Amino acid sequence: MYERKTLPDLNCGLDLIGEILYGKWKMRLLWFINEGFQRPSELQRKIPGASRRVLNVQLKELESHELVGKVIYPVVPPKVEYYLTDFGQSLIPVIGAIGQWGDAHDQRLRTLILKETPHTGSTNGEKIVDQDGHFTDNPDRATTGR
Amino acid sequence: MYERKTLPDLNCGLDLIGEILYGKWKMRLLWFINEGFQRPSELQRKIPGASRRVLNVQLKELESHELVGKVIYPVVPPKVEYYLTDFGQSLIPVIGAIGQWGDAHDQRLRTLILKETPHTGSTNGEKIVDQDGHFTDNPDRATTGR
DNA sequence: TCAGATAGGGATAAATTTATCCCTATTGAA
DNA sequence: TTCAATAGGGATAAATTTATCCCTATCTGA
Repeated sequence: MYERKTLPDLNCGLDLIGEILYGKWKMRLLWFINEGFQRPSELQRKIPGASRRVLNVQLKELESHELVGKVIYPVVPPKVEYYLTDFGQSLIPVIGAIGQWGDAHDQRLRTLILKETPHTGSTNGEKIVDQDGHFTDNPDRATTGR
Repeated sequence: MYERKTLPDLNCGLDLIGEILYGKWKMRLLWFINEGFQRPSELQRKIPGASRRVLNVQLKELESHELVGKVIYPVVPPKVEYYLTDFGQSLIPVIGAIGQWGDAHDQRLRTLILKETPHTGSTNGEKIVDQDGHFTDNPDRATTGR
């Protein structure tokens, strides 16, 4: 297992939550478990983009951070079920809000992300202002007040 | 600049928002800009844990994702001010919710994260259940109904 | 008897993100 | 005249996260 070499920053709430939620699939795992997909194999089917391995690893981290719990049925073939702890439950509304924002801006985000093509060297719409407060780079305003 | 070698997953809102908010300091940058710390040097002072370089890089990404805009004053010494676009503004409540959750669970999170010491090999409180539904690993219940 | 489902983890490579160091430029203050 | 402040970016190293591959075990069904 990987052992961290630097100490985490723990200044504010954002740092803290980052420590437990930073991980490509963690929010999705919590979300799906909450929706009732509790067995590892079900989760893997819901998240085909992730390898079996990573999901195991991230589930384990969620468990060690007490966001999820795990019930092991000693049967064969093996059966395991994850569930959200109360602590994990309390995160669902937050994850909901995040996902909602993403969904609400789906089209725009998709475009922005895919536009990640090699730059043409143009400025991204930065505004340059002279001493008089006139914008040099923004057509709408540059023609105003002249 | 780094060029990505794999295509991003863009399935759900969580993927989408991840693409623009994943980055150790991005939420903090947005938050502080919203609070009125708009110049790079001010932001650097607010986030001493981050190097000057990363902040520049992440600000640039936020800009290319249209969450922040930038005004360049052609003076010397240089002066630059970032501001939130409407798009960026709309993220503030979400970031607020995230930070709030982190703050609300400050003590517990801090403990959990710091407890990241080399494992003793013990299970993390997993429950093992036999065919009759009895818990083998949980003292509270193991003595119940016997 | 062999493939597939189930759950999990080790070893290692590849991808990605952050950190470090150094360089450019200009003005005002010590 | 030298230093600090201001903003930004290249090159490269280090840290961290994900992906790949392979192995263990057992029961069911073809």
